[in-house]
Amino acid sequence: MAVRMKDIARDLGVSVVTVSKVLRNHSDIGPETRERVLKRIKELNYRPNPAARALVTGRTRMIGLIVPDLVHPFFAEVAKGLSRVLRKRDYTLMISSSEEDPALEQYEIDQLLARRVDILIVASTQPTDEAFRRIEEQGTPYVLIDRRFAGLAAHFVGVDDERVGELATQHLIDAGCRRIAHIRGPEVSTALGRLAGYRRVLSRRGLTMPPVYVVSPRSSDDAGDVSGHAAMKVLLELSPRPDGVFCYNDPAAVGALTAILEAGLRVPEDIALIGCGNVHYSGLLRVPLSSVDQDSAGIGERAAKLALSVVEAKSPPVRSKTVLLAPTVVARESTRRPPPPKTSR
Amino acid sequence: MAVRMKDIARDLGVSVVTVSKVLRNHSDIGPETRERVLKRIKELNYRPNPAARALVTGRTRMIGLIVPDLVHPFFAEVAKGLSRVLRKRDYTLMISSSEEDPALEQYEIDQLLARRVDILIVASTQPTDEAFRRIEEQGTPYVLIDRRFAGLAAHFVGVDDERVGELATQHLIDAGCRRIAHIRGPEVSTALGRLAGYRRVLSRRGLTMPPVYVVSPRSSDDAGDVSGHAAMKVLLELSPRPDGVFCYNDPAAVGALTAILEAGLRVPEDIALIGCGNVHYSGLLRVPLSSVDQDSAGIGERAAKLALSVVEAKSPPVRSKTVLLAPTVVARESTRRPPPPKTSR
DNA sequence: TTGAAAGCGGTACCAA
DNA sequence: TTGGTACCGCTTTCAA
Repeated sequence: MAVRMKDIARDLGVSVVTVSKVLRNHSDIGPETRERVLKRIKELNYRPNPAARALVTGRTRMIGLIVPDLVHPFFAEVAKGLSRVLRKRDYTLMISSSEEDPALEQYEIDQLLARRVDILIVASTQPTDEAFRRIEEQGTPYVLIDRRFAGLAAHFVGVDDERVGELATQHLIDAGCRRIAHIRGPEVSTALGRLAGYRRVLSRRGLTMPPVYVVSPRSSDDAGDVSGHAAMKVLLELSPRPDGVFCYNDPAAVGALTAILEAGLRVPEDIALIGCGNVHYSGLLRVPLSSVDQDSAGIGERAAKLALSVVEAKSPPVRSKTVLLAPTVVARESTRRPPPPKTSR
Repeated sequence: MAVRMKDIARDLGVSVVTVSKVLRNHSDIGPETRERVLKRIKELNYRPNPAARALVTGRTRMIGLIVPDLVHPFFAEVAKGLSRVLRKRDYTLMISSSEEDPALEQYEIDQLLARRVDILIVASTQPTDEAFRRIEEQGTPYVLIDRRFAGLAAHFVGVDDERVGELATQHLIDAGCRRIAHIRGPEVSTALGRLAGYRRVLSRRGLTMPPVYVVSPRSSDDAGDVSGHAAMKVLLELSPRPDGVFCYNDPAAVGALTAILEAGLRVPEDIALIGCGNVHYSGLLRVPLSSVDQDSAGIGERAAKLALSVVEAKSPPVRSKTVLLAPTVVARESTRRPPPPKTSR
């Protein structure tokens, strides 16, 4: 049914080898032969069979991407940035979602490896780096994005999470907050980095917060909104109550926002709030949410470029490369507070 | 590097044919041979090379999906529903986004065809059905989702859009609205169906609205929020002003909401608002938005099943099949109005 | 029940 | 500059 090189070759009275060379513009083909071949290829709308090509070259020109949740705008943006770059270079992106489930992530990794992707790009939800050590043994290169593992020397593209924590905390201080709490995330690099940034700014400013001002999520099944809500309720019981809360991510901040409003308090007057991720809806909420932007599309683009450089390197494997993007604060209503009283008492 | 059938065969002193048959559990293999082969496959973690398989069978077990925008939660949910079904059947989904751009959609269609997907699933942004006629000539089957084309007999999975329009309009009437406007979408089946539903309910109820109560979007570049905002500003100038607005989709409703609040009016007291799509953030907005749910995950699942039935049919092509899912209203704050005064004047 | 041989549609290598 | 030949890893057909 489909047109093959053989057909083109027969029509033109040349060999398939010649057609093949034209297709990959090998230098050693006469200009007029090349023209004839190209003309016929266009006429028949010929497209080389990728399976045949992959079989002999050992490369599929497919790149696998695994994200925890495609519905989360952050990862959808990352995917978009990736596609944009890969499209130009004629690679195909195979997108999978792990639904925040490590077992499913492992399954999807195996699927993509079975499909023989040239490289894997993963925003992992794994608790350990074991899966990646296995991938290494197997020989397929990979790039981690967003989250990484301490002690695993792997290619990584993400944001500087400590800086995220610093920016958010500093922003709350600038907004006049003095009792700053943190709703932290699970035991993964992103959450740990943000927590470290939070602590660093406080100590640099000589501020001391009670340890209970850092609240851990109960479970990590949800994207963050449920645990954010629960964590905020804990904070609301404290005395003195915090007047500023830095949330691990935007969904958690949305949950926290709901809890505050339910308690009859106001944002930002009673409690200011800042999240992380600057997801698409941050500006549309009941109180538009300040957030630390992580340049999701940028992460995708940089990951794509790194992946391509690894795949197309002819020399032995490139040394592990780390790309850290700089986060920025996007200030909205939820931290728009009147300047603090000059000399209160 | 990778393990091949040949290796298994050599290790066990059988032929590759035998291994191949075991792999696809052909009946004509002795039980003990089968065991030995399976054991060795597991030991070596052997995975058949899909390229080699595709080359000889002519089928890739890959299914292409093209959506207008992955960041739009509606399509992300559709993709999720699709994956869930396909995963079980050992098909791989290749997801592409057209970024709402017909030219890019055409490009992605060509890419996926060049990759030899077994079938294509498309939520199209094309103005005409021309691209699909071309696909038909080329021989690859396809399924349309969400949007379809009048006069094109193709497989389709979507929601009953007239019913969507009816439900939304009826809901506004039930909320006590009497001057009901519609911010409509572009000239595609979804928007046209919803408009038709709006009109049908009004005429069935004997209500007549001024023609200016139906506002068209200026451009269709954006997801709907910008045009929704602009359209609402037009409606706000009218006299009498509408007291209920049915928006083509949720982003448009979000834009409309913003415009109303900016004008110093209240939702739902002054103007009630309902959207379509029930996207993930509908409940989190400044005024939680009522919306007509379209069961996005259900669309994905049904599309997957339909696609599989087409791909795995041995008999001649199945007749075009249409699956219409029933929409439902999700009522939130934006239409929570006090009952209308019994006998006003 | 098992396997030898012939491809599937390309690419790599080397000779003409 | 061009092309013959030998594969890539698997499935299909048919004979043993």
